Amino acid sequence: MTRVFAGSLRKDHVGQTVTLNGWVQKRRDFGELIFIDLRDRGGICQVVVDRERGASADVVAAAKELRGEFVVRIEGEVFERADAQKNAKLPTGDVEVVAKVVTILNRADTPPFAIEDDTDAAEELRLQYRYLDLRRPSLAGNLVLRSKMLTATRNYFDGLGFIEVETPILTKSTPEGARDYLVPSRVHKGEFYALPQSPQIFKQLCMVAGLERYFQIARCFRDEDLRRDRQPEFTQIDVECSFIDEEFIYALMEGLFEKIFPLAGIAVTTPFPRMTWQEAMDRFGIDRPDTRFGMELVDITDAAKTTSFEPFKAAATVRAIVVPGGASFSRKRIDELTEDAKKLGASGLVWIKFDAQRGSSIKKFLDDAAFDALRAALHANENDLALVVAGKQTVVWDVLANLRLRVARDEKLIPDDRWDFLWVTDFPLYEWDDESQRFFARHHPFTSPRPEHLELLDSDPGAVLARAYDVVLNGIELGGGSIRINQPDVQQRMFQALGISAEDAQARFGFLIDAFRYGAPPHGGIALGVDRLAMLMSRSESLRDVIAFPKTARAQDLMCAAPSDVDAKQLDELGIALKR
RNA sequence: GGGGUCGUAGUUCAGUCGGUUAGAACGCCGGCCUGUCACGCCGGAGGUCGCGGGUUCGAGCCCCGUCGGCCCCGCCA
Repeated sequence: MTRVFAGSLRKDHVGQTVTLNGWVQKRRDFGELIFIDLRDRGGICQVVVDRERGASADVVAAAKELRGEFVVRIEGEVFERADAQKNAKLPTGDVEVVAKVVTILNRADTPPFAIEDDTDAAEELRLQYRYLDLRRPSLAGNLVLRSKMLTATRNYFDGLGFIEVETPILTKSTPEGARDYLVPSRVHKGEFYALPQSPQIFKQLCMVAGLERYFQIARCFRDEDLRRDRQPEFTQIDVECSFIDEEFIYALMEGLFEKIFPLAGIAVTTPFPRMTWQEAMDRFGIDRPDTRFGMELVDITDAAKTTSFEPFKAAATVRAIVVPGGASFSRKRIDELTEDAKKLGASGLVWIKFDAQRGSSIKKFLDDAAFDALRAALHANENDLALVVAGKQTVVWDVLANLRLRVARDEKLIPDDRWDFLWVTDFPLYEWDDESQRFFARHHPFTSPRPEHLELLDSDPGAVLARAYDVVLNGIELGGGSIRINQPDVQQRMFQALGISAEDAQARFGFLIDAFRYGAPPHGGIALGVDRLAMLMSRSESLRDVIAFPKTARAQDLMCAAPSDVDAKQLDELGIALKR
């Protein structure tokens, strides 16, 4: 069965009799000559209904009835157009189908917005009528690319002897990490399943089970607020292997990216550069640096002490970014950046212009010597602008990383034809949380510390490095993973350091600790964000453009109006009473 | 939880200082038209100014609240 798609018609098809099925994009009516732009999944092709080229009165009458989005079958012959009639804007523009039969398969109301690639309809409306939005070739194309990517992924892992295993969607709440989506149990009133934040524990148990090489295209759920690159339910390429080390994972993933990115016409060069977490923070202030442009952070703590500006002298660290040619920034623009810096937690933003005026927000604290010292430390050129933040290291990193990105975007310093992959390695195992005055697992509590740091686990947890890694593309985290703990005693010490008591650990994942007592192989893995991959590969602005039925920033599905109220009877069966 | 921004015809928008009957383009409906592809021409219909309250002689416009879209911070092991 060969299906001819309208968008695929070319000169090669001239002379063929074809049947096209699709939707009416546009009708141009000249009386007894009518042009129909027919759209299907493959694109758009012009159909001619012409009394002078064999169309019966009935066929013309049928064509006259057509309106936008009517579903129609056209039977006819492919002709090459006369030169003057060719349309260079359409891939199918050299040909047209002269219709012999026009069958209206279904009628359609006028759609609420124009179904065309450069639609300017509000996203709210497009989400409400998602099935119409998906008719737009650009959006449909994103789904096609996503599908091809997943097929290539399955073939890749299958070829390497990986087994695709489905893990439960109804599972158990995890102690740390994101907020869980909960599902009430009817059989066990008052108890709840949780939707998986990731199949983490299950894939480790697959390793204990001896599957050795596991992968899954896994749906994950996290009840946190959304961003343009974050949806509450999302898909991961989830991988776990036994008897391997970090290098195996790096090579495995680089091989996968070499397979899938070319599907979007993007060349991938391997191996990817690597950077330790410490270097990423020092140079970029963030653990997922966008290395497509410069403006790296500069540590000027020492030079800053040559000024008479007290906050510089008192600060734990003073760092800056240098904006090339930024001395021309207006006062208003710098004020806006200062506002941003304050919103991000900085006590202030100091600016210094390296031009003839030597303007600065701390001019009166800068004698010539201090000015020169700062300029030397910053490696600033004439007409550059330095944006300086002083204070606690984590805040300084965070603020400057944000400003760097914002200025780069505004100044259009980011090349859009670069694909900078990067492995970030040597993450700290723990992260100190000021609010609760305790350590958290930066990755997750099953991540192995580096063996040589085992002894620090109890004495100096903050100094312990993890066998964890992230893969970053253009400043977006594509995924991350680690080599796991596979020894019960190490896992217990890990929980202890996190302030999880032995009883607590046993109650929450005793089954994992138990499993490790029966011969757990050394293992590790990684998980990649499918939606983010598809977003980057399709050069989309938002995750919503690569998810068939996405949710809004407030986690609603506007099309089916979820979430929604449920019947009192349903709640009653679950033993649930609502607080009002 | 916090900040920003937007909400007017089916759609995208304009709407001056608070003042007559809220406009434009596209779309839609009817008619004419044989080479259009942003078809053209003629005619027509179409409004809970997101919602609720307030100020005022008078509110699309001002104030308060609220709902919704988008972006950011917090959050996202």
